[in-house]
Amino acid sequence: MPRSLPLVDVAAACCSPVTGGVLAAEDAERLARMFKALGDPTRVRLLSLIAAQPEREACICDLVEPVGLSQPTVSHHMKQLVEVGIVVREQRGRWAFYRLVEETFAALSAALRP
Amino acid sequence: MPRSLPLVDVAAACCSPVTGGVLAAEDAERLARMFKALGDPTRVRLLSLIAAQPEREACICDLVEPVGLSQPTVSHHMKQLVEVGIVVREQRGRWAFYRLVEETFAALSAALRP
DNA sequence: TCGATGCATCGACGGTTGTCAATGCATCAC
DNA sequence: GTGATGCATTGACAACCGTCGATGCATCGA
Repeated sequence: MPRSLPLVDVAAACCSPVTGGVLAAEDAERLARMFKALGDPTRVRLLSLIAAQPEREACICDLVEPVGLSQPTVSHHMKQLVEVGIVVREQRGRWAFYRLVEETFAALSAALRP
Repeated sequence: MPRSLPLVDVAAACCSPVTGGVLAAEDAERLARMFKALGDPTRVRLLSLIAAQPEREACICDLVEPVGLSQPTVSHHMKQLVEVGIVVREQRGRWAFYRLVEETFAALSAALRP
């Protein structure tokens, strides 16, 4: 089974600052894909919920009730966050735990510095 | 005519950090709206084009050819960026000039700090 | 072994989005 | 005035997105 590697390797070539000159098409594409993942209120909320958890990680079961959506929908959102490297997924027994990727946040924060 | 005020007043109550605890629904909504505006490769590219301009401002006519899309489409994208306060529009004669709002970039950058 | 549990996937549906051509609206040059 | 220019708006259309119920797939406890 694939370890669900992020499609975007943030630690590597990510991300040229938006305000630092004309971005190549691929750079703009990569940045936009990550911002798009942050462009839904439910997903922003999910991230803040994970950050607020005792160990800064959460399983789906911790998230369904607070956001008030169905379990499949929450799974769907988490998958999108994993796919762009904002979050990592780790299976522990029956539970799937999600953790924020600090490097990604740092990279995106840097890309937006004026 | 409305001066096209940004729907989001960034300088004021914006933005609680995503990783700083559970966000209120409105805060998540506001952040998501701004990230969504950044969630399109064309718009990211437009911002970098403006930033690369001599005076760090650009009219539509400066942007249409570089992004390779129609003029109405570029206008459409710029409108979205204005609506969330990422960019301001200023009419000068026949031309509409767009400038990045540094405070917004700073606020979003801060909201993403790990 | 078997039921229960936690999660992902699938299929479907309405709403949103990105794009364009056509058109409208100011403003400028003459 | 009149034509040209720069931009916004409109209407249309395909593609995408968020959501749900139903279902499938592992894993755990008894």
